[in-house]
Amino acid sequence: MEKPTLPKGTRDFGPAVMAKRQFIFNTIRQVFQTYGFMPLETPAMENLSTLTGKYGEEGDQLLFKILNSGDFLGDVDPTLLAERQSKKITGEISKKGLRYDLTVPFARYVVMNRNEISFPFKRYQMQPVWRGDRPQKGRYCEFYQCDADVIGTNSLLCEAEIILMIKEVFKGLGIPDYSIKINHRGILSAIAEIVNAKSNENATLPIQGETSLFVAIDKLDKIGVEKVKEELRPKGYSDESLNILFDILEVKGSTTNKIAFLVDRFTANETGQQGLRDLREVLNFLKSYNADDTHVEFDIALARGLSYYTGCIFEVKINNVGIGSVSGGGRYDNLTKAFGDKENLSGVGFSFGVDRIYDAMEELQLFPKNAQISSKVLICHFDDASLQYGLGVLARLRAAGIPAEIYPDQKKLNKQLEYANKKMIPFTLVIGSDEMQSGQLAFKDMEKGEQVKATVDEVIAKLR
RNA sequence: GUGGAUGUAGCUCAGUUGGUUAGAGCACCAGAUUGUGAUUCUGGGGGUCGCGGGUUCGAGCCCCGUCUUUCACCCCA
Repeated sequence: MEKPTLPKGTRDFGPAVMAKRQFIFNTIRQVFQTYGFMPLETPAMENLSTLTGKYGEEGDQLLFKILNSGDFLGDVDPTLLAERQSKKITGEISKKGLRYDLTVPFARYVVMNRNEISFPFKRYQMQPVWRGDRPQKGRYCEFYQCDADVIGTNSLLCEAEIILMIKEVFKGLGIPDYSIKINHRGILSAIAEIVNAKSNENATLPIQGETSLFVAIDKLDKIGVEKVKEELRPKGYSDESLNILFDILEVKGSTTNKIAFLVDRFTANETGQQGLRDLREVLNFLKSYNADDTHVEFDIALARGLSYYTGCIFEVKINNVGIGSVSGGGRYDNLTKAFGDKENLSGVGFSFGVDRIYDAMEELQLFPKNAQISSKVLICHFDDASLQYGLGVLARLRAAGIPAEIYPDQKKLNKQLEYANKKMIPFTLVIGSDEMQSGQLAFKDMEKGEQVKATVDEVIAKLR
C-alpha cells in the first residue's frame, strides 16, 4: 500500500496551526467589519472565460484548469489530437478553472448583480485561491487571500482607509516592523514616457514596452541599479534614457520631497501630475484621520505585476524576513468593463496573504501564547457517579460561557491530567466522592500546579 | 516554464571503500503511582531507507527515471 501524499504546493492545517491561522483571520475580519465592509463568498471555480485575459500572459499560464466531465475528448478535432497540440486542445476539453485571485470574481459578481447592489459597494472576502506556480517558501499552489474592495467611487478616501486598515491589522497582529509602499500607475506611465520607452520599443506593442520597463524597475531594491540597467539595455534603452530614468528613481528624502521633485519633472505630463495629486490627497486624508504616515513610504520603483491596476498601487512588506510582500492592491478602473459593463465602475482594493503573514510571524516568533484555542477547564472524574455529577457541572460552566470539556472515559486520573496538559487546558476540576458530598471541588491551576477547593460558582467567577 | 540541491522511525539526524538482523535523541505506548500532569526510573511498539527500474554474488550507499520538499530564475500573496 502506497503512503498517501498531498498534491504539490498544498498543505493540511492541524489544530495547532489552525489556532494561529484563525488568530490572523479573526484580526483581519474584525478590522474589515469595523470599516464597514460586508462579507462575500464566490465559488472555487469560475468559467475560464471569466478568468483568462485578466492577469496577463504569465498569469493565464498559472491558471488551474478543470477537465470537462464525461467524454471530454469526443468533440475534439482529431487532427489536433493526432498532432498533440495541447494548448489548442485545452480550450476544447476545459471550460472551467480555479480562481486565481478574489478581485476578478468580485468584479464578475458586481456586474452580474448590478441592479441589486447599491454603490459604493464595500465587500470583504476571505477564501483560498489557486496558482499553478512552482512552490517555494511563502509560495504555495493553494493559499488564502483576505480582500477588501470598494467599487463604484473614485474617492481617494478609500485609498486612505486602506492604509489605515493595514496599520490596524498589523497592530492587532503585533507586527511592529513593516513598510507600506505606495505608488501610482500614472507616475509610472509618466516616467515611461519621459525615458522615451515608447519610441524605443516596437511601436505596435507600446503597453508591453511599459510593462517590461516596470517589471525591471520593480526589482531595483532587490538586484540593484547595475543589474536593472543590464536588463533594460538589450530591450532598446539607450544609456541616455537610462540616466534620465535613474535620475528620477534615485530621489531620496521624504515623501513630500519626492513629490515636489517629480512635479518639476512632470510639467508636461498630465497623467503624471494627476498621479502626484492623488498621492498628495491620500496623504492629506491620513492627517484628517489623525493618523501619521509612519510605515508609509512613497516608492517610485514600486510596480505591481497585475495588469488591471490603473491608479494608486500598494504593497506591504514585513521587514527582516525572507518572505516577499504579504499584502498588495490598488485601484482598477476598467475591470467591470472586461465583463461587458457599459458604465465604468472604478474600484480599489487590497489583499492580505494569510499564508505569508503566518510564515513571517512564525519566523519572527510573534504569535501570542494564547492564540491556542482550547477549553479552559477539563473535568476529571473517577466513576459513574462522579461522571454524572460532572456533567451537571459541565453544563453550568458552558452556560456561563466558559469553554469546557469532560474526559469521556473512565481512566486513571494521571491520564486525564496528562490529556489536559497536552491540550494546554489551563485548569482542571477533579470530582470524587468527597467533592460530591461537600460541593467543594478540587480546582487545579495546571500551569502553577496549585490546587484549591472551590464551589462551581466560585470557579465560574474566577474563569470568567 | 528554466537550472541546482534534497529525501533513512511521527520529528531532528547518524549510518565507514557497497558486506550479517539499519542506529541515536526527542516524541509515542505501558508500568513504577487504584485521587494528581509537565521532573525521574524501567520496559515496549514503530522503518519496503520517497517510489520504480538497472549494475552487482550482495545496494540505504553506485547508475537511470519519477515524485516530494527546497534554493535561484520567471512571476507573485
